[in-house]
Amino acid sequence: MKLAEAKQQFVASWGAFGTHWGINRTMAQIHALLLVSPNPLGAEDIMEQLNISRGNANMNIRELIDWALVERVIIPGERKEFFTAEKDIWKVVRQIVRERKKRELDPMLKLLGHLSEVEGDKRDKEVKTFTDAINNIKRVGEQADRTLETLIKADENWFLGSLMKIFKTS
Amino acid sequence: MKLAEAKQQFVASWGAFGTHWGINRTMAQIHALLLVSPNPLGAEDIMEQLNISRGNANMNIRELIDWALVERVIIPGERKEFFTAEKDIWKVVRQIVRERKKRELDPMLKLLGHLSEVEGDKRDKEVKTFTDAINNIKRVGEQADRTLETLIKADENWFLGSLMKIFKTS
DNA sequence: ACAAACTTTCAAATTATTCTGAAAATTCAA
DNA sequence: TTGAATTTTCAGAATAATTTGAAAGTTTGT
Repeated sequence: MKLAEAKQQFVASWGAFGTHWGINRTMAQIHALLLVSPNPLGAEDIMEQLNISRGNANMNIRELIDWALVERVIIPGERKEFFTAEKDIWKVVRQIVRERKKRELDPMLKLLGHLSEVEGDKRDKEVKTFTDAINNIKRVGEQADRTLETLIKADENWFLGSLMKIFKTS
Repeated sequence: MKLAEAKQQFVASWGAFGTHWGINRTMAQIHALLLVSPNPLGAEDIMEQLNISRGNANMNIRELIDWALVERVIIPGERKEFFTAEKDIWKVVRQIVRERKKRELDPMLKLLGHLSEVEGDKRDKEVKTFTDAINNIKRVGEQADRTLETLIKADENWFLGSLMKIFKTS
């Protein structure tokens, strides 16, 4: 397979993959494109390679910067901005986990805390089922919270080395 | 907070939560509703409580059954079908992980295997950057694959007990 | 201060997804 | 076998998300 074709396919697949995870297709495609580009790209390059408008490119690049997956690069002597993606995939994963935890898991746990304080007789089956469900979800959520927190703080070697061994031997 | 209100809020939030994870709002709401319902519900109940059409209810219930998160229940003496959700949240998590791994991670790893065989001179910076990126993603993906596989097979006590200790002390 | 180069914004258009509701199909008791 | 109860299907409607492109805004060299 030729490089151009492989790149094409990777960008397309990464885009499709993203849509299953609540990430907009173009954003994922820009990220993919930057991941496999040795040099920083300008907005023009991105627009051209993905066939998207200036506004679309701008908006999604900013979103990627907001997620800290992409950063602006100033190239001396050039007027315009360039963009580059973090190439260390473990950093990328940790960054995504960190952001999604903050944006989604934390608020959810807060809500569950509220909901577990529903008033009512616990001998009422309706009430019991509700509080049981909420408390179970809360427990699992809190466990996920701790696990993800550890993952976020873990460095690559620790994760690839120790965790793997731990999982394998248990 | 009253039960009815709390239920309401839980169903709504679970629905919103789902949309961030590529799950359609109604499907997540039906799941939430069944999670907090002590008894199996009929299609009518679901339609009524969520204010949705028969077609919508039917489609999303079937999707939930397809994911093995909900199952049909036959109540003796009743003509129509009832539905109930798995209440053990760890089972639910494992089931979701199992399905998404099968539907998304496995195909992605297969594709990455293909793409890593791109032809070209490795001293070409373009080629090197591409294969490096693909191989890095592949490695991380394979690690995730192993970890998730272990999680799928793990029983609740093992996960809540050992893993937590392991993470805490490392 | 000027103006060319570049970036950002956002209303409107496009595209994708979800939902409805009525008709068709199926099931089942009698 | 019949027909009432129930489920399924799916074309079109409604809604939501994404994208465009041109105008407004900003930056920078002279």
